[in-house]
Amino acid sequence: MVDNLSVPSSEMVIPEEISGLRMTRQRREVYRTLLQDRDHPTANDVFVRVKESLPSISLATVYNCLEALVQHGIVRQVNFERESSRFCPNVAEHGHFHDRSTGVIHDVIFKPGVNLADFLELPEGAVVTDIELTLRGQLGSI
Amino acid sequence: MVDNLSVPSSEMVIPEEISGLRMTRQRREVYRTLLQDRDHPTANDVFVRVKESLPSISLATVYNCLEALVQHGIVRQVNFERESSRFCPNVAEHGHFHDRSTGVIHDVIFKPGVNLADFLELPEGAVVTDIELTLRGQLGSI
DNA sequence: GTCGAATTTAGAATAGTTCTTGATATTGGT
DNA sequence: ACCAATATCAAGAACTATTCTAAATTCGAC
Repeated sequence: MVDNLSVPSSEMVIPEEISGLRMTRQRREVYRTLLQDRDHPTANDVFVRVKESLPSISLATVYNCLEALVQHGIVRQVNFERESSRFCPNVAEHGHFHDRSTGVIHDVIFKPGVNLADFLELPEGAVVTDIELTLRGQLGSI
Repeated sequence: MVDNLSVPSSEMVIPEEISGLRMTRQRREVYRTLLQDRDHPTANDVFVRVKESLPSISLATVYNCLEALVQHGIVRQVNFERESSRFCPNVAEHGHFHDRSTGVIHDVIFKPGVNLADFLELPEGAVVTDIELTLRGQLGSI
């Protein structure tokens, strides 16, 4: 996985191809944008940011690129309630804590060695392939 | 909480008021419908079912009733990816297992004594008020 | 360089949900 | 019981995020 959190956009090197997906200019810029500010932007947020380097990109292309990245397991699509989808370049298993007072979304990782399914009464024979966990609340005093 | 899982709709007794929400005829039928078949119906599913007893009800009213029930903590609204919201009369803390091959959604409860937040690296000072957990996969052999 | 396939673009279309407005029902005060 | 005030309902328009369509552009293999 490409991960150079503190490298400025223009210097960030993204290979020609990731997980079998050819990196076109648009896909590269969309992905670069996600890597750069890990604040879980919406498709429209990404659109606005990518336009700075590719002014002629269209919103439909941003949606196309995000879909391609998601389907190749390069990016994760995260949904909160019925809001716009948000996108996240962290594809490791993790959940999200949504701070209701600021709107900020924090990644939440499992403590080492924890297997979530061990704490659940799953239906007989259930094979879990995908976990989605969202916590909501506030940071700091109530 | 009103819970008479095996009682036919017409005999199910729902009080005049629940958690401060006046039970109008429409709200009562919407809630009765949810209690009757716990298959996580969408607003439109509920609309179709309620029309059997209240043929003149409108979809907007079903949305209004569901919203009122949700806001009074009588019903839970559950969102899966970007699909239509689904509604569930089980307001106890629980997650969902979504069987990808059949589309069926199963409630998943935490094993006794489990406190989910204990297994997570939460941000400093996080106060969790709400947990949403969705698992996806298949039942039976792969 | 040429050809076919993949990608991008712009705008139209779609689906779920919310909003608006006027009608209807319910409640509380007298 | 009557009336005014309030809450709820119905129907359809409006809205928003997303997907689709069709034409133009770009890409990669030959």
